Amino acid sequence: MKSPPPRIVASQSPRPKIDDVAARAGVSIKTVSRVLNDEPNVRAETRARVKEAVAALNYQPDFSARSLAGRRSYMLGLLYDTVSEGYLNKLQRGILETCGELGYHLLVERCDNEDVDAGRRVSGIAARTRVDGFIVTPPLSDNADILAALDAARTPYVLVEPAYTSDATPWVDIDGVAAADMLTTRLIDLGHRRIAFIKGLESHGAALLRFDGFNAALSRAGVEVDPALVKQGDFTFATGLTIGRGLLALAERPTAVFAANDDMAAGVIAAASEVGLQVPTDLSVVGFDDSLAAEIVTPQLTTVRQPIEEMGRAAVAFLVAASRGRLEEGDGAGRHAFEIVVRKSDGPPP
Amino acid sequence: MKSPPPRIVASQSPRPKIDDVAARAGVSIKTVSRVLNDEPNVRAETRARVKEAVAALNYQPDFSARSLAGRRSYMLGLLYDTVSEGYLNKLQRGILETCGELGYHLLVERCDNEDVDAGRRVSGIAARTRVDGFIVTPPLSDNADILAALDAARTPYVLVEPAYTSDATPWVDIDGVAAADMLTTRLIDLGHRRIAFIKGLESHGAALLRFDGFNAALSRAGVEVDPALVKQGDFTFATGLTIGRGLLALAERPTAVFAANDDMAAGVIAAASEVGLQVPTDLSVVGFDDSLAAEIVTPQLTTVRQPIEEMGRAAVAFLVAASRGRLEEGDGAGRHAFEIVVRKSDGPPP
DNA sequence: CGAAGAGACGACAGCGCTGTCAAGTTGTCG
DNA sequence: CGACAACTTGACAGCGCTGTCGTCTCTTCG
Repeated sequence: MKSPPPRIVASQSPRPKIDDVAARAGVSIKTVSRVLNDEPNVRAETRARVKEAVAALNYQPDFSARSLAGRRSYMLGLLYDTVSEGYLNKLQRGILETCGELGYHLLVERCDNEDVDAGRRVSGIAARTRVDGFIVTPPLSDNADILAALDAARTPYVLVEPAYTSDATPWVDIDGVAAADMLTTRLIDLGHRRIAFIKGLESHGAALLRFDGFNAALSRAGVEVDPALVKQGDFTFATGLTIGRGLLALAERPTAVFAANDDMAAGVIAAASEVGLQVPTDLSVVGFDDSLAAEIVTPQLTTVRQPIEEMGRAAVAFLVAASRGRLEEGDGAGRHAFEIVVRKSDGPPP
Repeated sequence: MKSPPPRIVASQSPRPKIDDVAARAGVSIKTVSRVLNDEPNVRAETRARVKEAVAALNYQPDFSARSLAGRRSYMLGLLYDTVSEGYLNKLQRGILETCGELGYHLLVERCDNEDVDAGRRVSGIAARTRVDGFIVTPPLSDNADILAALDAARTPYVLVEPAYTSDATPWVDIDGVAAADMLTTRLIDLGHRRIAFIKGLESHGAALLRFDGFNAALSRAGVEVDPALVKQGDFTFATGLTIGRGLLALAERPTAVFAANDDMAAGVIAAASEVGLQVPTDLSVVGFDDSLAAEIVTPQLTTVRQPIEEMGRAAVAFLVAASRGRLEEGDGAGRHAFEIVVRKSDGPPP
């Protein structure tokens, strides 16, 4: 064991406050406040002097004082359920990046979608915490209790991939129906007719949309859906595996499987490998999300990529704009482009 | 497309403040404050009356006011680098769970370990934000600048898996050296002699410890390490794949590969499958972390499981105890038990 | 050149809590 | 039963900012 590197502890000078800056710049604290908040009506020369003082003292405004006195807390809340943890890394990364650029901080809160108290929890957080806005991920973005709590608290929020969008509610998403439709159509074009679908959680609206797209593509192509090939999963690798085994044990098994997310698709691939079926020669498998699992699995998964990071950034941009008075038309929230990522897990039916 | 479910918006009554509670309970606001903070010297009967009023009004203390006036903010900070995102989900889950139980909130902040300004960023966060403590994940937990900033800010913190531990600094970890040693020994016992090691990032102290354990086991067994079999990775699937290809193209290729984390191990498995080698028949592969990748990959990975969630909980418990005056001996922080998870990716050499 | 309007800036009052300290109340013990 | 200690409680002053509003200095234009 080596010894730890030396660590220098700077001697602590008391944290400067706005008064110190004001004194040094020879102005009132209110003027300092104006400069800090980019308010108008400060002479350029004065502004420069204040900025110099801020820099010299390395002054950092106190968030608690700010949010107590003012309306804004410079803090955003992220609400998520364990189910969307696959999402979480990317989304959080995007959010944090933009937060950093804009001087915001992120409060992360996990909510259980099944919890009857979820609404109350959220209103508690909103009330105590004074965040400037919430970013709500699926399936919470479809949870009526939570949305009601948010409305009641009059805190702005952005929904990530809600099942239903309306002009009244800002959101970010992709066209999940179109994406699933497109991927299904690809399978059909490859020649598949017996295509299974593994659904995500019922409560997860975005996953429902994927199923809608799947059905739309099939019916347009005049292919009938065999109910025996539609299964209910819960987004985990484990259910993908279990359901995959079931599907492959069928007398008339599917030639392709569309799973509502990549983890379940990976489970299907594992199931195939258990019974010695080759993917994609004997069975095509596609997923949704382009998560880490899609890359790691052998063969790599054909899937739908959502620009999750970008969506996170957009959500933050929107919320920040909203909290800074008026936002421009179409600023931030809205629909993003998806992409079908073709890899090695699908091909023509055997 | 279906129509959205109806949403009820409760009419908004102004948020109750401590004065309202005081008035209803017929006491001073200070007494309410005492009850809220579980301070002593309040008659049981008075306490009950206050609690009744709090419940009746659904009063929630304001965090900003609290942290401005008092010493505690009831907020913890989580510092992480993108590298540790594999970790992040589990750790964050554990942290959030305990935070919830204790009435704390979590501020998440991403730091780039390579950023020369990381120290300044952290002191900025500490200064502005008044968090009660920080949880620092690798590799930031080995970053001298950040630790210095934390010390200077006099904010308590807990390091997750630091390379060097000292009594002066609270930490949570597992015995990474012992874990790697044990897993390596398993490989040796299976009969392997040519064992490759894929290192993690240099800056990642915990990964260094894993390499130490690897070397310890080999030298104890009298097996010499072939330098050609030690490679530098960066924790990603991609490097695992690349390095795996290189290793397998060697004239005298290894019979086993130990990767410093699961993602890289998954890459090696993918490389093996490319050249038609069977794992574990032709090649054994083991990883570290028991991440999602370990389960998803075929064959499933033999790896080391860290109780990440539990470590997160312990970190929070420690920080909260620390901020509530004195903590008991050995409260929270410390060393946790690891576990070797034997799955299907290793076996005797060919 | 004077009146009106706009731009710059400061004084001051809180935001909603907690810490301090002093006052009032009850209990204890010789 | 009185003196003193221990427990309860409240008044009040901030914590470090921002919002409001008033004052004063420039412009601008008839």
